[in-house]
Amino acid sequence: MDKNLKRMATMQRMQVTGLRLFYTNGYYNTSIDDILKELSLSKGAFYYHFESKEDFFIQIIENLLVRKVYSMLIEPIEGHEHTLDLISNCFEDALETAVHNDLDYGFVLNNFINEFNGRNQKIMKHLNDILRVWEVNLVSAIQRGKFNGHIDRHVDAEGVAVFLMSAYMGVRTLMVENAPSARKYRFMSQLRHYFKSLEARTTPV
Amino acid sequence: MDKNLKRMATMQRMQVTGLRLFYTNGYYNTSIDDILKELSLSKGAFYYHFESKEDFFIQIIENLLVRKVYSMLIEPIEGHEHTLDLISNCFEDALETAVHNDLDYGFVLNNFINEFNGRNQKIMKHLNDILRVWEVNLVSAIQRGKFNGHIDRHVDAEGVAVFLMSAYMGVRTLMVENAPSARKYRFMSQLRHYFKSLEARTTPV
DNA sequence: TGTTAAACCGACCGCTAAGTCTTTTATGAA
DNA sequence: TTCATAAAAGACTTAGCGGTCGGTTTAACA
Repeated sequence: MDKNLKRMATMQRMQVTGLRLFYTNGYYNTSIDDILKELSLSKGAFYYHFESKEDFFIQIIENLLVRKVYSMLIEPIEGHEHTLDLISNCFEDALETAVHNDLDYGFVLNNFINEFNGRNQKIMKHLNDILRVWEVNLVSAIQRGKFNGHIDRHVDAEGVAVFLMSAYMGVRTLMVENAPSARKYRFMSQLRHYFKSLEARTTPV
Repeated sequence: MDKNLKRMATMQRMQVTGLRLFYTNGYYNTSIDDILKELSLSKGAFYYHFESKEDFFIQIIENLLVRKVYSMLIEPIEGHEHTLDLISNCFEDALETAVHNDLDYGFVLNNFINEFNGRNQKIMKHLNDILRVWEVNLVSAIQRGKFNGHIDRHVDAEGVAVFLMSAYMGVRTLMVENAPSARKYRFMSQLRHYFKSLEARTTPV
């Protein structure tokens, strides 16, 4: 195998396993050895490829987490159909995935923000960047909806974005452990109710 | 000083400092020695009063956390005035407190749930109990509002409660680090907008 | 004032974790 | 086949943690 390919493959394997364990047990509660044990690799292999545990995690964020959030929460609302439907379906899908995941520990980004907040400024910066991208995309989606005439033109796009992000992050935590399916259903009902109040009164053009 | 009083005083000091450090740095990132150092106490004193770190934390939950959540989020909505106004003011106050707290690390209950979820079933049970109390009180407040004629009788009280809890938990995380004041304002605007859509169409009796 | 038990001290133990360093193995180019 | 080097091994260092335990101080009370 090409050396560079082998290098990439090993690093990728480490990162994928690392993300899963960090998500499941928390960053500080997961040791490098835990990750290496699953892969039958050694300390030497790890520190050959990565500078430190922190560097390792930042690479995970850049390589895996960004894409994950993007594909689950941003890309699905980029279309040009009815914006509120797009967001509604996007949330519905994301929550449904969580419901069916026995190993669900909440919204990955939310969990890491909680863990690193006030403890590691460097990592927080990377996580906040992802949040900001999400926010920007939500805002422009809503503005698109206003432009298309689906959303009332008096609606505050930034406000709605903050409200949506809050609600989503919160419900993901709330769904962990206690009646995820019922809570998802109730949450989505109220979300749609809220969305109804944002719709333009007149028929869209 | 009475021995029993002294005992209580020491335990109280440990718990108060413990909660602050656990909240600030996380449970697993705070060592017993960190807490004892601040109080100029020794390991011996700690293990004389508490069985273990876990037992210590559970007592903190029971003695401090429950009351804290109760006084901030439950007691303020127990009145008999317009329910949605009560909740709105309650959230406003809680968020305003957070804005003015330089050492804000998010909603304390949310943070601990994230940290212990899937890692410590025993502690999670205690945390979930608090959530459930909050939920029950929100539901009954909303039902009271329906009964009083302020809230539309078609409104799903359980659904609104889940939605409110989600939104609050989420916005507290979102407010950490990034423009807390602006986000609070936007959040509250949308919350009031949402509340408007829950009001009874006819004038209340 | 002397007794007694509660309250507290702090050295110590066993363990785990991040990171280092020397050695070994695998691989591709010559 | 040889050789240089990438990749990986794994023993070791250092630090910090939860928890133990024998000893010391303190204060209420007879």
